[in-house]
Amino acid sequence: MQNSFTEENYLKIIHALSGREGQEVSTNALAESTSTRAASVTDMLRKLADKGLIHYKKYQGVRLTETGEKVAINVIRKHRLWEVFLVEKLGFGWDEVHDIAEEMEHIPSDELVERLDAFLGHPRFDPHGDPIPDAKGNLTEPDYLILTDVSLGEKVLMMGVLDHAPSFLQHLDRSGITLGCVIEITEINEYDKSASVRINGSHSLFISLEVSKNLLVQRR
Amino acid sequence: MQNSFTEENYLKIIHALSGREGQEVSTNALAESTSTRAASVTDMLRKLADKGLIHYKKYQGVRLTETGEKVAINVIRKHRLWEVFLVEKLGFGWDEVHDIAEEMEHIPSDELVERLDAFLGHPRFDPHGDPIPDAKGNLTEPDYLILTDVSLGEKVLMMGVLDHAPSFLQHLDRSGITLGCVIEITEINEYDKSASVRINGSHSLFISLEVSKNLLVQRR
DNA sequence: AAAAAAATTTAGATTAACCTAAAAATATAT
DNA sequence: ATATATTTTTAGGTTAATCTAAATTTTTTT
Repeated sequence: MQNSFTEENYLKIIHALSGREGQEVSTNALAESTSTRAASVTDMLRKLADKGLIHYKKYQGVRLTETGEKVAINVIRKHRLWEVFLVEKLGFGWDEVHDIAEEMEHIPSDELVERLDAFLGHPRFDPHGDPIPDAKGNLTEPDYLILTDVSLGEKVLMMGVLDHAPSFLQHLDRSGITLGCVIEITEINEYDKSASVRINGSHSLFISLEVSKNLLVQRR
Repeated sequence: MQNSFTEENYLKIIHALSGREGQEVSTNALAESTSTRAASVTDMLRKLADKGLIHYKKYQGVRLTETGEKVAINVIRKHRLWEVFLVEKLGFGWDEVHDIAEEMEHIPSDELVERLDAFLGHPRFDPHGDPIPDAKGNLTEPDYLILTDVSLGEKVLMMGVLDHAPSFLQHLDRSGITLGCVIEITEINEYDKSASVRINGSHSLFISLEVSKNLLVQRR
């Protein structure tokens, strides 16, 4: 049987919240993420469990089953491919595409996804640096560093963001920080952990700890 | 307030059934087209009327209001633009795109539609020859002939189809009849109104009345 | 280990979109 | 013009996804 829009969203959110270890996700965490009440979440969990998409025992939190994981990853694949389409082909900014992709990710048709993937040249990452699962459902999270873990003087490549909020992405735009740029840490202030950085060896700027915490980078 | 997926479908279907004169559409016709029962249609009509999208008086059939017409035409615009995308960019056949576009037409975001339109080069017609409404909501149906109205010996251009069923479109594919091809009527059988035609001055074939009835053409 | 706090589930409603069966209105046919 | 048939609406239910309030279970604190 087919999964509804809502069911797919629950699976996607359970996937996101359970992390790479596949930890149990709590009812309250789901209520928060789905913007519903805990009682509504309980109802949905019973349904998803009946469909064999999650492991669920009362009061014990949930985990995805293999089937549930497949569905979740397929939704993520579609979301990220559509984001690439919106940015690469339609010229949207990376701060504008999340909500639209949130709708497009639920359009069925495997044929559509595979053709879209080919049309886009089988991209490996979405516009925020998140990895795109392949057609078989393999999703490998690259192990990036967070900029706060980088020491003074190091040069790193900007590979992704943890915060996807438009306001954060727009802030990066204004700072000239883009995916793939080189970030060199030229100074770290002990007091508030803010830093001075040099972008692509050209311009310098201050960034707050809040920003550093949300930048994923890689040593070269 | 926002219109639901279902509401948009009703408006689109009312638009289609009321024809260019904007005639009243009956409850039963809507039940047929929406694959629901008449009682369900009545419920929905009351709702659409409350929202100011249709003119509705009990037992009298319905017409779209100006607002309803705008919504309907916007849905049609999105449907047809996505069909162009699927065929032109993703390489789908014209017989494969209807159901997918049926889902995509309900994705909100005016920005998305305008960018898609530009990306596609502001196409005037969809892959079946149906006109695409412009951004302002102008939809002008070209007045094509039906092939049955064309006389022996005439040469016409194939401009569109009335039947959008995959089986019909696949039949045209197998016959080498494509949008824009030249059709010359070389023979008409009085008995069953079947005809012999020559396509693009090259190959000849027989076509039944059923086929002729569903081909939209234009004199050159 | 009992009490208090927090998290979760159950019970009972609500809304949108559908349904069936029956009633009412309109159209058609004799 | 009346009877019959058809169309449409009303009345009363159902299901998915939500809600609030109350009950229950688990966790934390003293």
